[in-house]
Amino acid sequence: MKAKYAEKRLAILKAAFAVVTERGYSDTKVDEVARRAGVAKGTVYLYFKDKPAIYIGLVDWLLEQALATTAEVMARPISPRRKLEELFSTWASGVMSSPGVMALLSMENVNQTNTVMKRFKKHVLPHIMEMQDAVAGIVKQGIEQGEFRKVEPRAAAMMYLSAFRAELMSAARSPGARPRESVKELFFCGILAEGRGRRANGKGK
Amino acid sequence: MKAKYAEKRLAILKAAFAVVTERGYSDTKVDEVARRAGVAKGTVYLYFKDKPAIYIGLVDWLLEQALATTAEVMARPISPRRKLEELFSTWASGVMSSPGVMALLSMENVNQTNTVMKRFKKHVLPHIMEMQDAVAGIVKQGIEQGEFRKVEPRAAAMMYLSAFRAELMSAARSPGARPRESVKELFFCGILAEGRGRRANGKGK
Amino acid sequence: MKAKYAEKRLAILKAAFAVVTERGYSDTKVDEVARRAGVAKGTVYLYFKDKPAIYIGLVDWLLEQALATTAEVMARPISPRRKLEELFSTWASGVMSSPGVMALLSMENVNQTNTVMKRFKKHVLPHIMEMQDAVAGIVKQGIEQGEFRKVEPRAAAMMYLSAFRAELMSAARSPGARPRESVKELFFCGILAEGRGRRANGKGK
Amino acid sequence: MKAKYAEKRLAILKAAFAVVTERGYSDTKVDEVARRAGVAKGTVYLYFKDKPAIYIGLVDWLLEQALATTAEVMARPISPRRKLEELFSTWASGVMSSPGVMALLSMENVNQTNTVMKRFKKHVLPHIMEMQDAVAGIVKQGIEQGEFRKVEPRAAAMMYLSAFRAELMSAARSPGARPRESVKELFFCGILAEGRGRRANGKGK
DNA sequence: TATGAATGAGCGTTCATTCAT
DNA sequence: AATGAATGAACGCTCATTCAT
Repeated sequence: MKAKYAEKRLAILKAAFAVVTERGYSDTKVDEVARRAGVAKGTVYLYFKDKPAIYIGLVDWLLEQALATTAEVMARPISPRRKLEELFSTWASGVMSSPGVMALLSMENVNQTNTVMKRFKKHVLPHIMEMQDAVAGIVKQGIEQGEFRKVEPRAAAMMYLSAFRAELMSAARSPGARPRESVKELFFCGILAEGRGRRANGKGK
Repeated sequence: MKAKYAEKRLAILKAAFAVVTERGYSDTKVDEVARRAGVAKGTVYLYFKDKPAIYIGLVDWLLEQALATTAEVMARPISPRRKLEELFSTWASGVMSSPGVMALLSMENVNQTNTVMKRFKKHVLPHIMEMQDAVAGIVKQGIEQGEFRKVEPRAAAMMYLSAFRAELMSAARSPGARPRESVKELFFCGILAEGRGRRANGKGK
Repeated sequence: MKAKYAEKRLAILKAAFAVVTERGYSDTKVDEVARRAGVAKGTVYLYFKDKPAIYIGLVDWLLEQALATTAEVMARPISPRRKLEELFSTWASGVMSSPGVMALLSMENVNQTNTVMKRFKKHVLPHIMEMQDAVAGIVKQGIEQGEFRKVEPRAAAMMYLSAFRAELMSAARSPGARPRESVKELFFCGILAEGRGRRANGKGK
Repeated sequence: MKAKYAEKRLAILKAAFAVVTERGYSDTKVDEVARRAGVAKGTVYLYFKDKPAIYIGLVDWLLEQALATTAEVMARPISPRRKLEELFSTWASGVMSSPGVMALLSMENVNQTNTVMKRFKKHVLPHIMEMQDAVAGIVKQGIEQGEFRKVEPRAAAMMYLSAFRAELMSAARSPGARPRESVKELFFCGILAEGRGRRANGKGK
């Protein structure tokens, strides 16, 4: 049955997730992934053609989940702002919150000009873009509805993602601390005091 | 002459910088660093005790420059906001702008539970914190002077650094594009439209 | 089959034996051991965790054989003197006779303060002591039975081992010569002429 | 002045002696020898063409001293037996008693078929032979004078050297213990009890 | 399909030796 | 003569990948 295949593949992916977030990509040994997945080393190669393929599979899997979450939140009948807020907390409480996931999703976790890297870029970047597009879509919606200022949606999306990242990192730094709202709030309101030159950059009307 | 030592060390550091930003830490071969620095492999080990030491030396060097820049900007007789703006563009036009520097400074570039990682953490994190502190200091100043809202300085600093990072990454994505102001502006003003719930999170008065 | 494991391990051990007796420990390259054993370099590391472990395995193996021989001879219903004689010739015709074995068993073959050396000492010395104890046991028996003088058993054992060593070395020096009995005989009778001060050192009655 | 040359050469030799007996030949770094001798690394190469040459020089130096001692003792107007006894204790109280010297003089300390080893053999063996010859000479004298039995002088010499070696090793094993006479005595008298088959091997008349 | 023993290219590091000063 | 910075060949060990079972 096909289900068996998907099941074992998932087991390997989960094991890989654990090891990669613990040790980072290059310190991850296929050996250990296999052991933790409860399969033999050779078996891993029946499901993934090589080590980079495991990484790509991992990122795909993670982004799939994140995108599903995103789609679900986007469909809710709430204001764009609430959507972004929901997204933020949903992500933060899901898989994405494991220490090391952000690193995993950062292109920087792996190498750069490498031949291997090219494959990463080809597979992963489009997915990252998809997420950015989703967020940008919400922003655009917010602008149209007058809830947001007329900002560049893609830049705002990137800022949003970065803010999320910053949040996670600070959480990782001081574990146990309850999720602070301040970062999210900063994203919405900026740091300038009322009347103190908002619009000053000439971007606003 | 003693200058000779520092000179050669710098040459190695520069070579290492090039290779690491190109390929990432683990794909950096000491061999190649040596070749690019125009010295023999063994020579590298006269200046750095091992490979991690090269990386640490690299980060130290980079952060030293960034901190120097920061100190210089902080001393200028301009408003906190202008300081942050200046910092943003000064960094962006300096060493920090090489594609890969942010990655290099990200803890994620290297591994995690590793013994080696411990050394990284011990040497690099304090320096990162120093930069964050510097930014947080400016934010605090801005708050005291009434230019900024009463936000948590450290969170704002992290947000600022993340915004910078986002900016660089988007710049890396679409090279050639002139530095966009949008991200910076978003940092200052947030995305909410006037009167639309700024303070909504209850953080404000 | 489990036998396969032991078989291959033995093949590596035999190859290591050949190389180490030929070149000495530090000039033994794991590469060459592997080649001679007919396996790949990496395979050696499946059977021995590192190079010192190969050496220790080698000594263990050799001493095991020697101790087995010793036990067998000790069990024979012959006089202590005959036991020592038998031991001498049995060893001399067995594995122990390869040029270089004595060297291999000499602590001196390897280094001294080294961390590695500590492992050697921990593993090998006890075994050497075991052999010395076995010989000392025979000597004690001989003393009790009145066949030997009242000498210190451990000193005699050390002397015996040294004599054996001397024999092997002289044999190595002039290969092809049939085993000379003279060294063995010297061990039993000493060099003093009859009546010429045997006991003179005051040790005898 | 030429004296300066010999002086510095000696300093290097002494440093080498210390390091080699401490760490063994292969763990001896030319660097450390130079440092301990108080000269620069390059200087060592002005006095010795390469590392093996240092070792050979070391052995030459040591054997020279031992041979001088030997000659001196041989010239004394005492019985052959006394000569051997004196030699034993003179050596034991001189340079030869450093832990590790015996190892140093053992061919086994270094490698075997190696090209380097050939040089060792060529230089050192003759010297070892010289010492053996000296001892054999004393033995022969003893036989002629009726003090010793009619044994093979070279075999006896080898036995003598081995006994000395055994003594030193046991001394090294249990440091602090006063030199035991037992080994020496065993050499002279053997272990057989009176009337119990001395001559039994048919070597005697 | 699954296994895990075997492989061997590849890398970090050491250290004897050289040579410009 | 003396120095010590520079060299680079050499080696121990790792680990992604393969393949006979």
